[in-house]
Amino acid sequence: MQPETLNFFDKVYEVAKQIPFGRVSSYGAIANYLGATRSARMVGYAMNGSSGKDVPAHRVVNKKGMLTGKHHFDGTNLMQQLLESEGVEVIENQIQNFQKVFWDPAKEL
DNA sequence: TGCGTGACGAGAA
DNA sequence: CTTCTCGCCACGC
Repeated sequence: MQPETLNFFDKVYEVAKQIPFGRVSSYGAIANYLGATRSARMVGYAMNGSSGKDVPAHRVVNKKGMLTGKHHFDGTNLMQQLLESEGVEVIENQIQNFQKVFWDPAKEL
């Protein structure tokens, strides 16, 4: 009954929620900010539970800027649609100008 | 109860 | 240079 483990997840959600509009972040960047540089996988896993929360998981992609997690969304291109809707150019699951829209919590936050 | 998996990332061969 | 393995730890079966 002590969801301390959720603490990590909660932090991930908290950071993800702070991602500005039209910007994206990476799992590793968030993990690094949380001090879990090698637990980037856990960040992605946390996104699994982001369903039903205010966490814009569609703004979180891997370090390469690829929409690797789009398969976990409702539709097939929902994630890409959301990003493009925010002004983020996405082609073939690859974010264009990724470095430009990349938001690093360790630097910006 | 125990083992394998997985929205990643970085180092090693 | 390319390709692969390891680490991290919660969740599913």
